[in-house]
Amino acid sequence: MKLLTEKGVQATPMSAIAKAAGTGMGTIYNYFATKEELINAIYLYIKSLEIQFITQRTHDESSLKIKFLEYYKAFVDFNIHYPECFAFMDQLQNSPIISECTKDEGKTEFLPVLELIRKGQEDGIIKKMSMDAILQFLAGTLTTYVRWMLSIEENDRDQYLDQQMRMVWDALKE
Amino acid sequence: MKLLTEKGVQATPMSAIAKAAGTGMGTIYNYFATKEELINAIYLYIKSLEIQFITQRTHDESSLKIKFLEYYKAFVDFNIHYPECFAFMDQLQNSPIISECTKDEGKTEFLPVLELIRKGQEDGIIKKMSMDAILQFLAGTLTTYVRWMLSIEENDRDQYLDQQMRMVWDALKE
Amino acid sequence: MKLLTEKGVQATPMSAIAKAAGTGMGTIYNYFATKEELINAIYLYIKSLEIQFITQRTHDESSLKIKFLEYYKAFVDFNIHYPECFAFMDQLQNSPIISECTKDEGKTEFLPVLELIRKGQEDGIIKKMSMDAILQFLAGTLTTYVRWMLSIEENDRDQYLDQQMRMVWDALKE
Amino acid sequence: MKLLTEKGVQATPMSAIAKAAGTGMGTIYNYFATKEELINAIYLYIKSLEIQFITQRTHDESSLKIKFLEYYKAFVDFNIHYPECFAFMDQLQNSPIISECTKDEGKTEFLPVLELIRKGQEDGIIKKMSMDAILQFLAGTLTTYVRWMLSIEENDRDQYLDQQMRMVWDALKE
DNA sequence: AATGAATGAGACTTCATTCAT
DNA sequence: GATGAATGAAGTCTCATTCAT
Repeated sequence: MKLLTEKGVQATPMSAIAKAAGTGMGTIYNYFATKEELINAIYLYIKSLEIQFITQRTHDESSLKIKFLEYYKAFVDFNIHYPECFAFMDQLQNSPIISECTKDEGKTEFLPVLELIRKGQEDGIIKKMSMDAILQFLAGTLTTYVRWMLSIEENDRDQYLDQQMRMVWDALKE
Repeated sequence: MKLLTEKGVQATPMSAIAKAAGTGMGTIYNYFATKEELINAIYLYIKSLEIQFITQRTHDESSLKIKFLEYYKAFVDFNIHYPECFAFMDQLQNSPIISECTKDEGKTEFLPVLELIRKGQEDGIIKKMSMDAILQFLAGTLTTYVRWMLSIEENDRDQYLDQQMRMVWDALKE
Repeated sequence: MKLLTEKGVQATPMSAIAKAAGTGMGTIYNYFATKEELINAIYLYIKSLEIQFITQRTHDESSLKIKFLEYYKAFVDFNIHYPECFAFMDQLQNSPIISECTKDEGKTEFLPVLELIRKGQEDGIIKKMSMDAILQFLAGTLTTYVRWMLSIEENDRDQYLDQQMRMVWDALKE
Repeated sequence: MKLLTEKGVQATPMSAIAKAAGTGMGTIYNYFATKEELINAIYLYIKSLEIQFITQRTHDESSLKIKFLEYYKAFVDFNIHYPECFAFMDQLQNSPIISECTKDEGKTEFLPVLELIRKGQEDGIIKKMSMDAILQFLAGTLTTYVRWMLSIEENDRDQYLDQQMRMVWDALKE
């Protein structure tokens, strides 16, 4: 993951990956038929890591708004916590290397958020827009926010989260 | 541009570009020293197209909110109008192929928007957050929105723009 | 043998051979030091099969001509009966994979035929040519004849054997 | 051709072929998409050489028998004259590398011989067997004869040709 | 004795770039 | 200035062989 994101997929030969992994090239090919398959597997691995992380970081809370922002924060935290994962996703999310099939598999993690938003819409708290409209909006804000955070000093980051969450919530709330 | 985005940068040989351009490979190299330089030039060309498009589509209007949304809409329209440009940018924006220098050059187009936001903040219309926070937020919403629009039928697109702009404005407004 | 001839030696990995043989790769290497050695062993195995087959199919007969043609027919029958053996031999006979040593070992099977021809020459029945000339001639006719037979429908084969043997005998007889 | 036959197809990397040809590997790939295609092209090139050679070496003669033997001799001569061509054909004739399509293209050279044999059958000079039976028979004798000739000293060769042609003709003649 | 995961040399092929025409 | 054939470094992937289990 590190090599792939630092140098770019194209600029990372399998030999370099094998070396970094402390193994032979052939060994990798025993587990992943092609470089592409390896990359797709990393994609799904990150997604599973993310699900695990999100699940641990979110708890049932009284208010729906607080629950929602907890989720948002958890996504942010995961990506800032594992910047290599973020960099990997950022570069490959929309690349043709990641198969549609893999992307679909990766979407399951959003189910709880989806449910939360639906509830908020029913209760008249969240704007009654199509789910796609809301999800893509959230994803967009998240990606650029994390990218920005990772580009600045670690110490300077905390001050921006509240602002960001305020914007996100204002955008969504009825 | 078309080839580069459809097949991916790596999967597009210079020979294919030359063929599609109806010229010889050598001729391209007379104008661009490397493939990378060509790609950076396309990047800047798209940016210049965008500036031109935005300038044409925006007029002085009474209300700052309307002016702002006009800009937002213009950005959206440009990308939907030139999906190849969007695809190119979407794929290469964060790639190491585009040099920092090129990226900086490309940023000038945002100056009018920047100015507009500053004005809005002074007037107490827009949240008093750091400019970076706002710009990255806007960029994020824009990218995913356009990507979404391009993924659905052309006829279905119109209905979503107002929703999107409402979310964006709610996020920004004081 | 089947794999080796169907796919070609190069396109048949040892792993595939092991799988088809219902054993592990390591086990094969306990018996044959290299892939080449395995192939040479198969070569000799086929030759031994052939000798056995020929011996069973030929009996002492009164006339030398009949004896000779019985041999010829036995060779033909063996190869048509075991088309995989023929395919193996046909492909590898002249390949550098089969060592000279192995080829020499394989020649012993021709001794009875050789003896028969010598007798025929003494008796003035067979042309008094060098033994090599005759043997290579016979081998040539045999190979292409079997290859042809295997390329046509099984039912159509019988009609050609007599013609073939007539040509062969006419060629040899004084 | 030389490398391919001396070392075997598998043991001859394209890099070695390029080196021997005094060119770069890439250059070869500008003309032949794959190694296989190169080998098929060599096959057809040899066939064309052979046709040219045969045509030059054969003339209209009075007797059909003489005409026929002239053809046979021409085939023999070609292969002995260009032993590398023979070695190439001998090794690859029945290999799956040579496509059926290529083999078909290569068969045209036999047309004149075919015509000659048909004439001989009409005139009651040649056995009335199926053309396939005769052609495969001839091909078989030819291949092994040439292989034998090439395995012995050049000076010793002449003595055997008449014997061989006598056998071939006796086999065919009514 | 049997096994098969691990290995890395080496195969084929691609393609950015050059340069003689 | 335009061209595209030539080039070879470098990439992906295969597979004969080993050896710890």
